Amino acid sequence: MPELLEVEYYRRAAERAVGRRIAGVELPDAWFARALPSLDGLGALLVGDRVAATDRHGKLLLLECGRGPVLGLRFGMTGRLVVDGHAAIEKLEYASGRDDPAWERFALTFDDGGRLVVTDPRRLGSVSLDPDRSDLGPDAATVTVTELRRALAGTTTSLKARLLDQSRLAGLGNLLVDEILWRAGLGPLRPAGGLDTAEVRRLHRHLQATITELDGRGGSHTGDLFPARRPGGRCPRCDGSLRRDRAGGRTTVWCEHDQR
DNA sequence: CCGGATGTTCACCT
DNA sequence: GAGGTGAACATCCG
Repeated sequence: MPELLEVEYYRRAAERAVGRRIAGVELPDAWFARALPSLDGLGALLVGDRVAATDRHGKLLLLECGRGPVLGLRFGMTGRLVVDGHAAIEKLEYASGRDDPAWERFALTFDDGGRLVVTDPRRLGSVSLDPDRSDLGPDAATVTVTELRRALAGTTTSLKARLLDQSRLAGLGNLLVDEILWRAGLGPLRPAGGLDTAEVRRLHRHLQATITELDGRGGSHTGDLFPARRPGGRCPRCDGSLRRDRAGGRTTVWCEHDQR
């Protein structure tokens, strides 16, 4: 489920772990550890250490430990974070098996008996150690208009594909991009480098406002366009029929009348 | 039964 | 090199 907003909710939940001592590491699924150089030593590195701080860069959640190692958590499409039995987000898509222990892919146990658990039915997420952040663009929640202009400049690839490119701008996923472009009135198939200065400013303004507003509402799926994301859906603004295209490899819903 | 799904990575084309 | 496409990962949902 996560885009930047959901991972930010996870980060806030992970704040509960700050200051607590790690008593054990559970990594029952070797596939989930594919971003780790090796499983050996992970426990020795972390057990006895304390979680010192949390951070987030795009969709990457970071747990900084006192002795220096930084745990990187990626959640793919269906990863969730549960701390001490409390899910950071209660409403989710796989409700039937939400507590299925078989979906637990990674856990830290604390010496007070609590646990920080990543569950992920589809196993598209991963755990890494000291993740390389140099391949991530500026975080979308704090990107400046200058940085945004730079992220879009000099390419003929579509606006949609460029905004999804985590190496150019980190944090936006399929739902947020469609919502932001719809609000900004910009066509997703336009060349990213073709926006003029006023359009980039407009995009930046709607990007910021959308992130702030949907953060308050409860996540990426609370956008105004979201209910219309189905075949036959109509534009909430003009009631025109919405288009469905592939852009950036993802289903893209947009209004040809309002987005130019 | 089939296609699609809030993501990432890689092989393979053009 | 840039950009696009499709597959893979695994499970649930309509």
